[in-house]
Amino acid sequence: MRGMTMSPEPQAVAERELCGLVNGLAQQIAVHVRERAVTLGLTAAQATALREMTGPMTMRELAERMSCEPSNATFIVDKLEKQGLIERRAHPTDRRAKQLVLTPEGTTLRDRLLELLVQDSPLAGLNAEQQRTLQQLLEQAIVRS
Amino acid sequence: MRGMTMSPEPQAVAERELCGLVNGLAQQIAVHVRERAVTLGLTAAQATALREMTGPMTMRELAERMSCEPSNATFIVDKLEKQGLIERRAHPTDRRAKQLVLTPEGTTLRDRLLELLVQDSPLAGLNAEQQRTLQQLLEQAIVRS
DNA sequence: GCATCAAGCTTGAAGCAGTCAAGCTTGAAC
DNA sequence: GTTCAAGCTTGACTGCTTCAAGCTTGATGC
Repeated sequence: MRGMTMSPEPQAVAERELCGLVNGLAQQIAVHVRERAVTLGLTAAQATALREMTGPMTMRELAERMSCEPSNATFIVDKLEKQGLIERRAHPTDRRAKQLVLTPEGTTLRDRLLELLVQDSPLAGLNAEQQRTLQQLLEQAIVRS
Repeated sequence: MRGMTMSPEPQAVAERELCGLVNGLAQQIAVHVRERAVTLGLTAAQATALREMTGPMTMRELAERMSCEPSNATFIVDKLEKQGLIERRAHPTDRRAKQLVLTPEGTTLRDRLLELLVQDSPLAGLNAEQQRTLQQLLEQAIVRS
């Protein structure tokens, strides 16, 4: 089909472009996150950690949510703890584990962060229905692998 | 409108989740790129640079394509040059600028890299039509900002 | 022509992110 | 109770990234 073309497979090219787009959007989001984080005195990684702190959890749990090594989580949480945003408590049932809890300041800052992240989001160019479509596609792509 | 709900605005929540999905997919792509790059003796950043080298260009141009500082591009290109994959030539018309050119080895490696990147892509879970839809949505989102 | 300013690139210093191996404490299993 | 695994931390190390400073060269204005 399509005759003797010497160009690379069109489907492969399309997929590569698509990867580029996903990366581009992800980068925009990353920049967006970093800019907002900086206004709160946070780095991007710290903001991510804060965002994932939906409630008390262990170091391991946080590391998994951030998809990084536990040692890396230690590094990030150290910073947050020094800023008085998070606290390492004894785990109620497992004395090996730490239970991470946001301080009142941490909770306040997290709320402000979440607010900021929504403002001028790179996804604001899509209407609600488009966002839903995008969500479905992304979920399908992610589930597979 | 919408009555006195005390939960955060549902639209904001949806957008946040969507951001998370985009990030998730981007992370998967990043892992994918890194794994493939390593098999060729490259780091992820080096692979990105190689991928963006669609033809001769200046340092500044490459930096923009990689959306990083020129000094960072210098750092990456140094590595690629040491591996004999890229060459800094005198720019034909501007003696301040360098013209980056892939060596034959660099061209070969770039081709292999692009091949590898397509194999088992995280986007393989979507069919052609879904990929096209996704592309359109991403383009719209990116153009805006 | 000459002075001034901007553009392109590089350098060095610094910080953050991330991984890995090693070690400690504690829980679980046999 | 011994052994092994889980949870976390530490230290060493690498790579990425940014910033300020500096150099060369092009462009602009006088």
